[in-house]
Amino acid sequence: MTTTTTDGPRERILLAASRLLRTRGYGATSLRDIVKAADAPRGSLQHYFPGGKDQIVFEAMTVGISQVDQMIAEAFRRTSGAEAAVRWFFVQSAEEMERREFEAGCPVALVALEHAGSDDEIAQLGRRSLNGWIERFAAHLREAGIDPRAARRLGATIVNQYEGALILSRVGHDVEPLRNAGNAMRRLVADAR
Amino acid sequence: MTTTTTDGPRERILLAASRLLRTRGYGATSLRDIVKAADAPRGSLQHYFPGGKDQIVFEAMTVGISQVDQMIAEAFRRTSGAEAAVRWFFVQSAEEMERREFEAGCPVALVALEHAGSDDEIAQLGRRSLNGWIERFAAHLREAGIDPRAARRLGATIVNQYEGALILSRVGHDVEPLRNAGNAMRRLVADAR
DNA sequence: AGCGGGTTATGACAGGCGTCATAGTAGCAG
DNA sequence: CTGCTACTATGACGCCTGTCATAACCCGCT
Repeated sequence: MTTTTTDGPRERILLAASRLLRTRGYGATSLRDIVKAADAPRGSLQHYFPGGKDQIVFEAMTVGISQVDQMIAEAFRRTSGAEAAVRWFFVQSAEEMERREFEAGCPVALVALEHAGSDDEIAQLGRRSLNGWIERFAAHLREAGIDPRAARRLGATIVNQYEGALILSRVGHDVEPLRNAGNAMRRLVADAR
Repeated sequence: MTTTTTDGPRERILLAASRLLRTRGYGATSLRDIVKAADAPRGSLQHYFPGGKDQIVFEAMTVGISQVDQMIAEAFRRTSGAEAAVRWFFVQSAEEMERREFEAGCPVALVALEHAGSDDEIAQLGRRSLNGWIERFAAHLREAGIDPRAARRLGATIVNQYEGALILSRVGHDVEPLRNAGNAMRRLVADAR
């Protein structure tokens, strides 16, 4: 009866890895850093992740990706109207960015960029997740009565803006880019309807 | 009488470094990789760049930054009307992305992201350049008769979109995000006037 | 009590990193 | 030819990386 969804070293490792990968990227995050940040024994690495670093990175990215998935879903659940939902998404990101003292960031951007030249599972996961977010936004926008083709384009624009605003906010230590992005995208959605 | 603006090993090293840093980032780009890509002698490193890796990275970023600066200026020089200029900027980026077989990318994003936690000269250069691009767009938009506050916001939105679209295009090996971004930003500028 | 499997501890390995010390070469000035 | 300066060559340094082999531990089971 041990589902182990919360406590164990394995989960702590994945959480720490996700956090470090967001902020430092693949190359700059060492396994020794991860176990130190997770306060986990080094020996656990080869036990829980026999696939080595790539397995850890893959699973850690998966964790972060689903967090964004949930945030998109929550945005459209909590608010009424697509415009409000889109804006809520960016405002929420801004608040999380502040809460984590500008150490947040997209769970895939850095790692996916470093692997953009390859075709391994990590690169594919990055591609899939970005397209997944676009489609998620597009689906909600269609549901809000926006023309399907326009919804797809809007979703892509929103994800573009999200990724860019995360960069600018993090580099500039200022949430203004994220807030500004939220307002701009809200207006764009309003004009599309 | 040796201004040496074109040929020498120093210039080749900076060009190669700029290219590698765009695509692989700071941590994943080694000095040995750079001299190999530049077809330059390893001994030249400590001669031309006694400041070590950070000096090379700083100067290479500077090269890339001014390239973007020039592209912004060219966009508003070649076209008539702010909308056309903004769209031309993204189209041009898309074409360059294709030309370089998706190995292009923002000359600062990756490196600046890796240094976002620090406050060294590299991090500051990244911040300055991003804000510089925003201001450049904003200035041209003001000149086109757009309200100053709106121009600033628009400039920030455009740079956000640029950074995000570069990521999506590179990761997805597809210029569609850049082209879509150009259309979206063109429309945004049109509506602001 | 003793066994056994899920965990952890620890150290070694081969290789890459940035940096540096040192020696060597080329080519021009005197 | 001698010097001098600009440039290049090369190897070593200490450190860090991911991976692996090996041994030890803990704890419930029979």
